[in-house]
Amino acid sequence: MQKDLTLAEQIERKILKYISEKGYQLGDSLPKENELAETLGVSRVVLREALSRLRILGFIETKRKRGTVLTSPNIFYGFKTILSSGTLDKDSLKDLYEVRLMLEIGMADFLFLHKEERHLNELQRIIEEENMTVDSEQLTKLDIRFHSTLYKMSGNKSLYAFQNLLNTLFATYAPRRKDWKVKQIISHESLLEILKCGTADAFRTAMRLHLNTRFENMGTLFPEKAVKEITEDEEEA
Amino acid sequence: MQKDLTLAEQIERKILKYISEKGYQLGDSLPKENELAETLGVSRVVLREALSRLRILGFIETKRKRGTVLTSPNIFYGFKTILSSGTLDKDSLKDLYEVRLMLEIGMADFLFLHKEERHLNELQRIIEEENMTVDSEQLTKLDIRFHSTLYKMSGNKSLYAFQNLLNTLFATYAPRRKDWKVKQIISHESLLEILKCGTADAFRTAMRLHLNTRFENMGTLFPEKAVKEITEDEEEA
DNA sequence: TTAATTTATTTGTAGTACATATTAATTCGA
DNA sequence: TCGAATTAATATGTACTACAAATAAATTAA
Repeated sequence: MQKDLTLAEQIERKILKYISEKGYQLGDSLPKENELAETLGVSRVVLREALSRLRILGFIETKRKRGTVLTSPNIFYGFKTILSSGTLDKDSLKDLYEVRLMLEIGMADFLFLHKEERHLNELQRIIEEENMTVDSEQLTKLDIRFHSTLYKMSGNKSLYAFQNLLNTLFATYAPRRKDWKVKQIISHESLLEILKCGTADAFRTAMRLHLNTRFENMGTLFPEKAVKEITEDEEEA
Repeated sequence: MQKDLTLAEQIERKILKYISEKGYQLGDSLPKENELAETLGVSRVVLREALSRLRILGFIETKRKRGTVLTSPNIFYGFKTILSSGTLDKDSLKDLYEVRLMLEIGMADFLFLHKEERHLNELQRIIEEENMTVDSEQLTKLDIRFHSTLYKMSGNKSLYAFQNLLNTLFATYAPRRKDWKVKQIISHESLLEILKCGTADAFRTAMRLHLNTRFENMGTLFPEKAVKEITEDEEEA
């Protein structure tokens, strides 16, 4: 079953198995390193390497003397390290950019499902601020805030966390054209209006038009993407 | 700037910095562990722990004698470990389930942008197989294949990888109702028809209806989600 | 020239020792 | 007796050393 995994990788999985078998709950403390190493039959070095791997994924936190405690694995914990490393290739960047567009269009139903007065008010405030400024940089910030509020409004915490990461990413990687605001077909006002008394279906269409410049600029932002064939992923147990 | 990061974590970032500063490319080999440890001024243990963290994120691969080589950081590398660990909490699961629905609805434009004859043929074949069987399990498999093909069709490799992960996840966590096939408003045939000679907008609406049972069943699949307030994330540099 | 064998090198693993931080216990003073 | 300060105990963090295992490179044999 196990191919050529390094011992630390095997132990990493053993620990996860050990945790679920022993019925450890969030917040519980694992045995101390020496004990756990002995229990699993490896040296402390290997155990610590395995623990380190679990730590970067957000499974555990360790503190001196206090030991290793189980934490809620934030899905995007490791993600963050990758994004902020600046080593992401062009293709992956474009992929993420596309994913964001898909999400903003696809989230419509959840916006209508979870919308609350305070969200609508927040959006209204942002729009008012937009109408009061002509500064391009300021407008960009407000635009980000508007869309960020939508993500929050979706009621999906993971999605919101994801969006926050992408924001910082694309702020540096995909700067906007200067005329982005002018060329917009559907304004933030229109979107808000639909949110107030429209349907999810109407919102999707409107959002698609609102993001039209993004769709059009993609070719220049991410030129000549190598259109490699997607091959079937071999599933792993 | 650095809070209370462990040395290995600091070194992890130092290595990333080192890589980008030295202009290392994908496939290049890093200096051997002893050298790198000395260069960065830490023991080999710490260096190896840092390398291990980078390895789980898919930044590097190491082989005996050959050394450490830079690889393309697969965004969902660590993700996979988390998902397959079975320790994901209910909220995160629901979040991911929702995200998948959003993506399938939001991907319409990219389907039309990248659709090719072979994709349409593949979909056609699946539909024909569906029409030839009544076995519930078989139908579920074909359904997964149909949607999986759509992801492939989107031309977004990262998205396709993501979807593969979610498939294995929800196969165990969110089993289907027995009558899912009967209650479907829009069939795969209809979706394919729209893909052939319809518009992205029409496809979105159709897909939303096609997924209607999924939307409706969400309440039973993920009961009484703790509707915790989404708090502002403090951005980190 | 090619195949087989040996050598050298680099990662993988183990053990030990000590530094450091933090909790727990103990002492001292009011 | 209570509370603050000090001390002790303990678990993680880091370093160093040694050796095992794998494999690329060099050497030898056919």
